[in-house]
Amino acid sequence: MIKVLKLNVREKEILLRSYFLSELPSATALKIVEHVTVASHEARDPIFKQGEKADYFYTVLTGFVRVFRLSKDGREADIGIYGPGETFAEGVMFNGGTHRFCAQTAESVTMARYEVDKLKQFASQDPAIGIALMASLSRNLDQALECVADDRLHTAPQRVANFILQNCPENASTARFRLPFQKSLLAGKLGLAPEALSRAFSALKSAGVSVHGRIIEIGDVNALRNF
Amino acid sequence: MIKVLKLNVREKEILLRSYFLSELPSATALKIVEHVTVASHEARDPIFKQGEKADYFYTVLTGFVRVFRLSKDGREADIGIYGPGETFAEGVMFNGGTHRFCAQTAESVTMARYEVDKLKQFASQDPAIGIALMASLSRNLDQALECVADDRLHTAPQRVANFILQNCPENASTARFRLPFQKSLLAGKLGLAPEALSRAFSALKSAGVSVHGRIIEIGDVNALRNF
DNA sequence: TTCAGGAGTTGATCGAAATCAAACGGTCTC
DNA sequence: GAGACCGTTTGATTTCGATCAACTCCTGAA
Repeated sequence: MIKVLKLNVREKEILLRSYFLSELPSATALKIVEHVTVASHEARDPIFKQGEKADYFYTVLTGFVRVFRLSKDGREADIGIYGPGETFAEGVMFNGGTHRFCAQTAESVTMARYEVDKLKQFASQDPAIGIALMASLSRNLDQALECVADDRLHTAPQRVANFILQNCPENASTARFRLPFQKSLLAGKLGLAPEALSRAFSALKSAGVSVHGRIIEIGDVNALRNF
Repeated sequence: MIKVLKLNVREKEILLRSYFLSELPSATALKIVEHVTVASHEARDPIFKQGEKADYFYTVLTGFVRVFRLSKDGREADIGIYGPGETFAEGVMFNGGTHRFCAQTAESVTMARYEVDKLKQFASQDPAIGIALMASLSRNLDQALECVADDRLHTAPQRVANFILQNCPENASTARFRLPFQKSLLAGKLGLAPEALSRAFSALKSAGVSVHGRIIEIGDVNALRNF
């Protein structure tokens, strides 16, 4: 891991547009940014482990981070993949200062780190900061609940269809996009083994989905909605 | 549904001890309590439906509330069961004012209702209120993530064992407690069909768990931990 | 007491996805 | 260009839990 003290211009841009800071008046956001540190990680670096003391929470600037639970017998279950602009582990501000999950980078990643103690102080002085943090927490909570519901209601091909639809423009009848990360990572995010993801993609061929490497093409978006 | 305008003394007590309000200095908590309305519901009453406009969020005073996603084809997936002192649907303060899930009472229930607009106002004036709300959101987020991980890592008997262990005192070698709600509700909470819950309980007999109606007896808590 | 209805259990079958194993197709290196 | 390696795909098998159906048990009402 390489730590960088100062944000470059590009990183600052991304950070100010992130879900958390974009909720704040720019003066406030700029003040917080001054207290941020940047961390760069190689691919597959551990960021933190469950049980560790938690001094920071994070906003991803570039790359993707995988957050997962490690079970006693060494198996891993993903509970979230976070990309540019997304904040993770804000929960540690209130749960006793211990990480409940593990996090590692997928590809090489840069992140902004917020010091928990500092942000608690800021939040206790300016209500807007607490509200922005709540918006971020709320977003992550909704996603987690959505995930539980999706897991429990839908089969593998349906979950993959849902994921694809989230990446299609709202009112398009046909679409095409590139997966932002490896298929094996997507499999984990959807709670599937890589083999199951592969088979789910084949099953979606009949609904007009074709896959070439990371490129996904959807022939009929509406057909996919009713899959 | 019967609405009551004023909290009785007992209800006020429970409310002040709830996860949300207990985080606040009592003067602040009392101020908020003045703006709360109380709602009483019969068993199996709908509280709100997904897609509806969200004017309130809730803290349970007595009874249990089931929050679930309703799928297109009419199946339901529970995403949380909330009991006395627990707050649900705070997410609507930040997600555009629409309920993303359905809620209904399990047994007869009384709840305190917070008006979203009023609480936003309060939170924008007093940082402590935002922080207390964050603590509640954070708690619910942790539970949701825990649920995803549990679903993905553990079999039905293991999930039931985990649930039982959460209801055992930390340092006991033997324990006994009463389920606070119907087994069918527990099944939903754990993402199981009622039949699967029943079979899971039988499977746990070999680990020293015996079940008589709603009474659960655990012969060897440590054995259960390693199940 | 009897009957009805709901909750829970038990049994049999089926289906979805995990797992294990092998093959495939890229890319990078030497 | 040959080989090695990694991510992905395909095939065969197994396992877990859903589903459907029948039955038990308990409670409450007539």
